[in-house]
Amino acid sequence: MTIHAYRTHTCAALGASNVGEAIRLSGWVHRKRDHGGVLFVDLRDHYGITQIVADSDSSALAVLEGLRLESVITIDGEVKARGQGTVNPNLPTGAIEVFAREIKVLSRAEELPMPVAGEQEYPEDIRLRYRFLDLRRETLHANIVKRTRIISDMRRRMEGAGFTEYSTPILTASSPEGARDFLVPSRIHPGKFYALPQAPQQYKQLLMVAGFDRYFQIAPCFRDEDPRADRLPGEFYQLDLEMSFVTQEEVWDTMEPVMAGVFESFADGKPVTPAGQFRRIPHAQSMLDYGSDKPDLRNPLLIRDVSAHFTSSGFGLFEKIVGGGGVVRAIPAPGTAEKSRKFFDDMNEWARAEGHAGLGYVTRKGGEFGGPIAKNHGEEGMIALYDALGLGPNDGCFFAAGKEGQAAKLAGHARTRVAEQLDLIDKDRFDLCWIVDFPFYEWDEDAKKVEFSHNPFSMPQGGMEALCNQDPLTINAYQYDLVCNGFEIASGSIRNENPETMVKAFEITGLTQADVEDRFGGLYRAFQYGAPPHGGMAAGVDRVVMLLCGAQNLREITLFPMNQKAEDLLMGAPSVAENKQLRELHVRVIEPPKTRTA
RNA sequence: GCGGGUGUAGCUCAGUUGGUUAGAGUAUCGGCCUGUCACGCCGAGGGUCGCGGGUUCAAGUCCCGUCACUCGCGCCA
Repeated sequence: MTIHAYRTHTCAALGASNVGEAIRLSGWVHRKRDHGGVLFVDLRDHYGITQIVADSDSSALAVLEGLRLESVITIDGEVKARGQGTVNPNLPTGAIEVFAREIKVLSRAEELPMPVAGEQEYPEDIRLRYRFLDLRRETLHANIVKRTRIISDMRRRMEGAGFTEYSTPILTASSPEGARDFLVPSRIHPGKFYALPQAPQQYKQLLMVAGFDRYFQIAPCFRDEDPRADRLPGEFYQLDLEMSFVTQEEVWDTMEPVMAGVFESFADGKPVTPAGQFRRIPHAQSMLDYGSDKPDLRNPLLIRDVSAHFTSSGFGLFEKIVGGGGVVRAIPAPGTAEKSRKFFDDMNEWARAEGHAGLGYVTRKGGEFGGPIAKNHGEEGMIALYDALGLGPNDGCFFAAGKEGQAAKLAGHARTRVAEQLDLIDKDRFDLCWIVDFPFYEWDEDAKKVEFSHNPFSMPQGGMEALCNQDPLTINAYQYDLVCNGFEIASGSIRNENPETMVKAFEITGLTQADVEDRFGGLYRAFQYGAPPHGGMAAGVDRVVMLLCGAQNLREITLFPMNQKAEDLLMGAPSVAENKQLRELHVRVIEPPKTRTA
């Protein structure tokens, strides 16, 4: 009989039914408990943990005593039932242990820079430098497995919905709109560069023109922008999809079961908005009610415009703001009668620290109003205001005032913060909604001109007629985002596949037909030869995984992330190129000027 | 590019109002221990208090600069 060189079972496989068998296990020394004459080892592999025991009858005892944690060993031994009182109910294999007859050390571990067992926090740079150790740890290891399963589930559901996965190029052309590109110098064409795709946007539209009808891809995307906790530096993945001959409603109806299904499968029983019940909130409504285009619907607070209450008010500041075309937005703070003055003042301090002029407030306790706004606005006015807001005798209220855009944004942030402070958000839920009817254009204050507010390839609502006859800043697009718990998890649109409309849309931002042909030549040309109406969206895979893993940070769900300065501390990227490589690429490095001469 | 937070032993942290030789847990090394499962007990080694400068009789502690990590703003069609 031949026996496998390394193992007959995994470290999660053995149970009471195996008692008496001679087996072989391989894995890492997770923990060691040395009692002198008897020694226990928790042997770990990808699948689980099995307790190994050795005593003075075993040749393995001396070897194990001298072995550091995280060394890799093979154990030959025999499965034994654990005695009464020594069963470990916390371990799936806790009914048995393996008595070691022989041990083979496959790989000795040096002293560890960070322990693997346990879930303490460690400095980010050490975790990244020793990522192979970090990835052995339970939570991160499980997150990565979950990530892969989620992506696999997405593929299965997309194929089930009639989509086919196609790969698109990684070396492509720089896209003049959008984020900063990663460039790759061409050896064959001196002075020319490829760019890594920020998204397969133009390729997927070309696939529609080529008649493939329903495309999807788990697509790597590259953008050279500074990171955030929910935005990795450099590269990330999108569930990218596109459909021909569809209206936006069909995109939503198609994707709701996919997205709701993925969430339900991995939400560990937490409620998820069911497919068919995603609210479709117009962008303007969202800005008014939530002060954000990615509202957290778990937050029960609603913002209200109360400008009309301050057109003539004893509170001069608000009267002046409203008189000058500004707005006042109210953020309810229910049940705050017993909150200290510090609670309200701290909110104001916070708003100032965020760069706003401040956040006004009214307190109310047993029907009695308090605070400077209430005092100046007068009790009669306050009662009218509270009636309009539906607030009670023990509810406070915050006020964000100023130019509409700024006031809405501040109100949105305040809404989130108030709800957090008052613990009003149900954390064990996934609330999904569409934000629809995004404005097509916006006013660029720096450049003093009209700019695309999101995707220039989107179809403006009203088409050519709207572009010709309507104030551009009032035109909406067939453009939508999918939002979950305050995170934008997908964005999409019906595309503009008509060349004349496309040129007109760009003209309004100051570009000519020649510019369009020059910058988007491939796509523009494709639209001359029979292009189907089409649309789609792209979901941020990393963000979805982060939400489903309950992680606060994308590094917790990514195998080999870069740090905040876009460096890979394990592989040492980016690195200096050799002169020979640079010569071949016709590239010369210019050292940045020294910033300081001390 | 800008702003906030953090930085003390390999790791997690404590260190009072500026005052003696900077401590604990864990890890490492040595010793003891036959039923643990975060095993336990005894002992030892281990420190450029991120780095540089300044104030002071005296700095881990106060000030300035700088670096690393991080969160946010700008940026992200």
